[in-house]
Amino acid sequence: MSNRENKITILDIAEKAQVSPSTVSRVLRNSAGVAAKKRDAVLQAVDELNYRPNIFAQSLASGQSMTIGVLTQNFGSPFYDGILQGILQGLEHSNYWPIFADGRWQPTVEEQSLTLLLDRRVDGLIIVGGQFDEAALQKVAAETPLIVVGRELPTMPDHCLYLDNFQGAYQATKYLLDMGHRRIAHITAAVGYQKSVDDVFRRRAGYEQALRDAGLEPDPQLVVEGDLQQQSGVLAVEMLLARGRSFSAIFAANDQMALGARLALYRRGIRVPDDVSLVGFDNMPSAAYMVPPLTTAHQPAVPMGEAAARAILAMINGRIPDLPRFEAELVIRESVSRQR
Amino acid sequence: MSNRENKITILDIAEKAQVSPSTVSRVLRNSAGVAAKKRDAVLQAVDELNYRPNIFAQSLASGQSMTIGVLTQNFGSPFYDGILQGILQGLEHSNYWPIFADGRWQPTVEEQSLTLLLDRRVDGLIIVGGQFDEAALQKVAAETPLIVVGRELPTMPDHCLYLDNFQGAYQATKYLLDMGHRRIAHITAAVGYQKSVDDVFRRRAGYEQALRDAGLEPDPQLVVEGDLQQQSGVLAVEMLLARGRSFSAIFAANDQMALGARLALYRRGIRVPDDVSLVGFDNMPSAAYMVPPLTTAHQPAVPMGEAAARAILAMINGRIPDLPRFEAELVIRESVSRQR
DNA sequence: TTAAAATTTGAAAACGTTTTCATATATACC
DNA sequence: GGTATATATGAAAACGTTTTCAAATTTTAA
Repeated sequence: MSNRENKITILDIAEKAQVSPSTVSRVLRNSAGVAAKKRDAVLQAVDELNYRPNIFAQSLASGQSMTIGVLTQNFGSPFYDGILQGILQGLEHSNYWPIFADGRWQPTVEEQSLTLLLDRRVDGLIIVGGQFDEAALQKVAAETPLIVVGRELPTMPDHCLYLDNFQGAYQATKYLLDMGHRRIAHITAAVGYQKSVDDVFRRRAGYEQALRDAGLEPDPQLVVEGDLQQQSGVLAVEMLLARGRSFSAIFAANDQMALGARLALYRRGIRVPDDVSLVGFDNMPSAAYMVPPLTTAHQPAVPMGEAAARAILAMINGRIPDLPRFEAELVIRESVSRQR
Repeated sequence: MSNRENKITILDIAEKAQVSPSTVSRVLRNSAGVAAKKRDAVLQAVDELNYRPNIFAQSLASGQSMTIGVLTQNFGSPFYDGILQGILQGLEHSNYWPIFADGRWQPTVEEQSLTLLLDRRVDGLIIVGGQFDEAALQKVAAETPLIVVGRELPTMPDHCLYLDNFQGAYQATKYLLDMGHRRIAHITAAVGYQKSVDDVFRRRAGYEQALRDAGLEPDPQLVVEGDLQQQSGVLAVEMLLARGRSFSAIFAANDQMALGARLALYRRGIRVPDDVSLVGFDNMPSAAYMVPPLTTAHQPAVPMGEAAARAILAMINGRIPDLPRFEAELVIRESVSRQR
């Protein structure tokens, strides 16, 4: 089929450059001193014959795959997308290549994807979110350099890269309070039965703390659970309305649910921000183009992805990774009005 | 670092099962008949020792990488995302693994990504969109099984998988006409200097043909160029307004620009759909949650990705790929009003 | 100069599979 | 039952690198 039969190997280079294969390998990987003259001859031969090393032979012999496994939960979501893009960028000039797998929020799929990645002998692993318990992750970390993005794991702080969700939510809620809102609803999320989406959990905590710090007792009737998807934002607002408790603002745990909420409000003829104010979390690309443009806690997904890539590279090279703590930054647009 | 030193090889299996390595290989790949007794012994040994074959040794020996290269242009865009997800699904039970690269709409990056993919000795290649000229693609196709998604290449019809963009745009425009609109603006796109985004080009053609079929002459003053991103939709509407030509509807070549257009109209206090109707193309996930929900030509990205995966698998196995022609389907929501 | 140390180099042994080839065994046919 | 054919099997040769080891050469130090 594929007629890549013109395969030229390291032997061809060796012959053409009048040196041994070992020497060719040495100049190519820069692994030992080689006389300038020979080095040049090799380089020239490589160039002339357009030689490209066989990656499988390399990996087999060296024991390194030169790949980084990336396990995510949801290819299509705007936030994960940003992370992936950041990883791609961070790996760009590194000889390492990412290979992706999607866990789809399903523990079985997730586990399967992990073993598939491990079978591919990845040199490092970046796990974005997910539902593995800490023990499982520790076992993985013992075998392979590992970075977990978007989770805060108490027992493995030197493997985690995450954003301060509490602070972001606190800030968002505080902003609503400062704008005069007192009855602030919250759309949170619970996936499955475990509270595995702990970032969302922290956002809720930040929301509640901000209320308390303002002397308000959080009203459970004002928080409702979605599943992070748009549609659940619609349902959440319906639920809120059905409960009959009044509210002048909604803080959604992510932009996608905020989007759904906004639609539900539109359908009911409730104006945003005139009647109800709306704040999201993530700052997904389309948030700036919502009607009205959404005020939301910006999560620097791309930089986080880049940092993850840098960190895993550091670990592979035996260095200690730099794991900055990221902060959410509230970007104020037009979905919040001042409450008199 | 990684203490995967517990490496058990095919030799260990052979020893434990009292057969030769060759036999182990044969039962594992099912490449030849093996006595039932030995087969069972091998399988049991594999199970007990939890053996996982070394993928690099396999690839080196067999000459197959068991990977499919996927070259896309824009990781984050909703449409590309759908395609990727479809590919992932289509490959799921196939033993093949996709490896992704992003061309970022930059010809040099694109080219570089391609050679990187080829260096990885992919068994097949799926190129989604992109700007390679046909000659270059033909050269690639001569070396490696190739499927091009989202482009219609006259000289290589048996490698292309695309949607009838003309038809989709025609239908969208016709719908606006049927709703009584006569002055219909269009937001198109031109990337770079070549009209390489030929799907967008065809959409424009469909738009113009629908107008002509309705006895209307397309007005160049009513079409404006963007770059497929949201922001350009904003700018496009500004431009349209500045030109002073009246219009009662806008057909945008993709949803992202429609989103931008919608924001620009909002800013100007122009109501959708009361004052101006809006139609998009793609049916990206958030289109249904726009305010108002967007009427748009649905592009079945996920099924297209799946079809691409199936097709490349067929080609790899020497079969003739099934390359269905996809049709866009107009999904009617609430962004179009009847013009009296 | 000469001995010791450092640097270059090539031969050959990994790395862990698949696959070819030849042999041994089982099955079919007359 | 004997030959011809098909089927199972193992030994050994790929696959294309990297890396170890030892030898050869050069440099350094005295």
